Amino acid sequence: MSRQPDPNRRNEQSRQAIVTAAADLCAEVGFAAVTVEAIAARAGVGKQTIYRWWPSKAAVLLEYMERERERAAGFPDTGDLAADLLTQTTALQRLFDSDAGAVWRGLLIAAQSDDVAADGVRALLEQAIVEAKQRLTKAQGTDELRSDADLDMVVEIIFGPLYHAWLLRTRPLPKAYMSDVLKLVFEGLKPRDRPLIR
Amino acid sequence: MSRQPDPNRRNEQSRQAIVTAAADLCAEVGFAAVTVEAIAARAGVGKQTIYRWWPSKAAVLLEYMERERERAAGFPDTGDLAADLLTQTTALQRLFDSDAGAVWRGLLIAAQSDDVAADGVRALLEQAIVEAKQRLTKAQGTDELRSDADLDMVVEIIFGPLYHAWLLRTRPLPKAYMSDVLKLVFEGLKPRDRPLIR
Amino acid sequence: MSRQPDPNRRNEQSRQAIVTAAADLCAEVGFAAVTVEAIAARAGVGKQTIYRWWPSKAAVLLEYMERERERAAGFPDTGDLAADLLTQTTALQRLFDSDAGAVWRGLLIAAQSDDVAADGVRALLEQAIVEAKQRLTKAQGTDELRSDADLDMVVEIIFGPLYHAWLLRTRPLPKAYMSDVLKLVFEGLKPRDRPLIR
Amino acid sequence: MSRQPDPNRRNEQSRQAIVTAAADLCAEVGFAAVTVEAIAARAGVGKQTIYRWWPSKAAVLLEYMERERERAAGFPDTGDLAADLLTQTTALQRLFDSDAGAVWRGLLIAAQSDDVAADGVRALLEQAIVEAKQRLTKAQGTDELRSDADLDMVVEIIFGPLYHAWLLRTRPLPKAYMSDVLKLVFEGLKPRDRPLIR
DNA sequence: GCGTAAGCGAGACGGTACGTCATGTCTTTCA
DNA sequence: TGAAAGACATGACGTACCGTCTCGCTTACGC
Repeated sequence: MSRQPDPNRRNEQSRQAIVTAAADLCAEVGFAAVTVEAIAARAGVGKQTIYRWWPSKAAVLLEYMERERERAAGFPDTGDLAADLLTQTTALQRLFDSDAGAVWRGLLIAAQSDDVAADGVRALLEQAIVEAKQRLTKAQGTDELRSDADLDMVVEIIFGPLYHAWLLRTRPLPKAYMSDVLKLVFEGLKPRDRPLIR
Repeated sequence: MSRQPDPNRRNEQSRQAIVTAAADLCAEVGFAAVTVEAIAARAGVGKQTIYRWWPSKAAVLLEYMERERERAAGFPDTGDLAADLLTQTTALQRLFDSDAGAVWRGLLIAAQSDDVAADGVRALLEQAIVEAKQRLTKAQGTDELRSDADLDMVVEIIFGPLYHAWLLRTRPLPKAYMSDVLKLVFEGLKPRDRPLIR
Repeated sequence: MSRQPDPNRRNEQSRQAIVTAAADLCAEVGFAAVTVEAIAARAGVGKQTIYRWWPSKAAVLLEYMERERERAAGFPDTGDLAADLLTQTTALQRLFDSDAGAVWRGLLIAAQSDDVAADGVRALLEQAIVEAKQRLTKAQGTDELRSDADLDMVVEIIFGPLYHAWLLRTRPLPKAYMSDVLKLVFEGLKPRDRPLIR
Repeated sequence: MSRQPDPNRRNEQSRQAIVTAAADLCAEVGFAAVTVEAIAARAGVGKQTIYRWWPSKAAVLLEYMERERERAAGFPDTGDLAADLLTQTTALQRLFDSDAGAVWRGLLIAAQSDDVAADGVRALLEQAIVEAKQRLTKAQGTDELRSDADLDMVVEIIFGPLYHAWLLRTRPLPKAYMSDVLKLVFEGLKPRDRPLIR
């Protein structure tokens, strides 16, 4: 007969303080060092207030990420697919280097063992992927993208390289990284048939 | 003046038992539930025997991964780049679905907060990337790959989609996944200029 | 600038419910398990209503004890000291076995660490002792009690054995316990000089 | 399948530190403020080390009391009952005023709600009562004590007044308190038949 | 071939964080 | 505006692992 609390009576100040404190901690000391105790202490809040509203620290960080996502516009659509993809992926690359990147990295970790985090992460990814696929569908209509390509796969080809380099930390990425990646995946890795005499 | 122990007198049985127990646990209950205590208990070993030879649970799992890697041959080279890439990436996709995949996932998590794990993971990745780049370099010589492409980026384009789908668990992958990905990234996402009349 | 509430507007029903609930809980689950939350829940009352009118759970139980005391007459005075003492101590022994006994035991515990409870308990004890001493003083006048005896000490000698057995729970007491105690302390523990031939 | 720890491997220093810290805390801040956390902190010990060996804070204090009891000799027997009783009760009165008194008071409180404490307290009391009754039995043989008196009751009459005054804190006791009490209970509260002309 | 020193299993140790509970205060809602 | 409801900050609870340590036991090397 466990009762869930009444959201109307919730203290909004505490809520903000908790989410902010969690994200700051994550950026400063890394996800592993974020503990409910530390969040509570930094937010000036009782531990119970965290446990009352969130099932885990990952859930708190999820709320932060969702908030960040709302601040960002959706997938851009200027009519030029190449430009739109560059805009979006460059924004993502910038996000990966920000505080939100640290939080997102932590959530991807948490999602490996915490079902709540996994669901939240899945939802965020899903949303991003759906938006991307909508833009790509339109691009197939305007003949900017191969119409025989599976869109999930296209998404993975476009975002995969960036995630690979960021998550696996194999090397630092140049600012223009995604510009080159996009050129390469759109043109293909095969040598051009005949470098046209021009 | 801390003394490191004498490797000659090391008990090889314990070593095997520990590494195996750690990997099994990882596959069965997930990386987060793998604790030094649990490894010691399952291996029938004292905790100190683990701490004596490994700095952390991640180091134990690293040893397992290195062992797995040794069992696998290096990057294949049949002279046919497309075939070799397919062989290698398909093997990787199969590995991701095996016990070693669970371990590798755990190590990628641990690498985010544990420097020892990060170094080990980096080394394993480095080795794989170097081997891949060597094969790709040769392919550039045989005109199977654009010679103007940055090889790190090519590696990320080839392996990125697989890691994206596996690590972020966005969807189950079909068996032939990498076959299609390779076709697409080699031909490019752009619509073919004129489907040549042939 | 803390405002104390207006007693005129007090809800008498809540008051009764709280005091009764507290005493019942004390008898049923013991003093340690009596919590303000439990009292409030059982009385169908908000916690604040308790904190508004009483400083602690002990204060609620004190009100119960004071009420019980009012229901009992004062120290009896029939002219026969022995009979009056027996009446009074037997009533006390009966009270110790009742719900009020559980409450009284709890208050004696609380008095060890709670100043409010200590003061209340002291007042109740004081009142009982003063009444007893008044009766004893009269008895000294009628030569029923040694006139050289310190009355505080006499009170302790009469009530001490009962409290000893009840509080320390060393053994169950027979119904006629106080009858024998009184006989013994009045006659003295020394063997009678010469059992008079009579 | 819970394992109880091996007493042979127990750290005697920690044990002493814990028992001493608990008793000191009890004397300084009172039983209610003694917490396992505070004991652990003051003893410089992990909480688990306390929980490993004792079921509750009361059990720690019990060990202290048992230790104190061992330091005290048993019931004295000089052949003079009055003198022996005075010796013993005076020692008890002194103990009530010492640190051990604070601990004993705490244990009597704990015994009201904690079965472990209750059993321990009962055992300590039992031992004291048995010793007292043995001495009293002998005294009945030497005609120093009424042979028709129930010895449990005699114990309660002798120790009851002291416990009454100490536990209920009704008044401060003079040094010679027990001397007067003993005189009174042995001679009886009744006025002497004929104040002998002498 | 025997003493000694190391590795071993076991597990107690001082700690940190966990998630739960009750406290006493404060705020919101309703009669 | 008093009372119900209940969210809040606080802090102790008892548990799980952490990484260090100290025990006896056994193993294997070197005199």
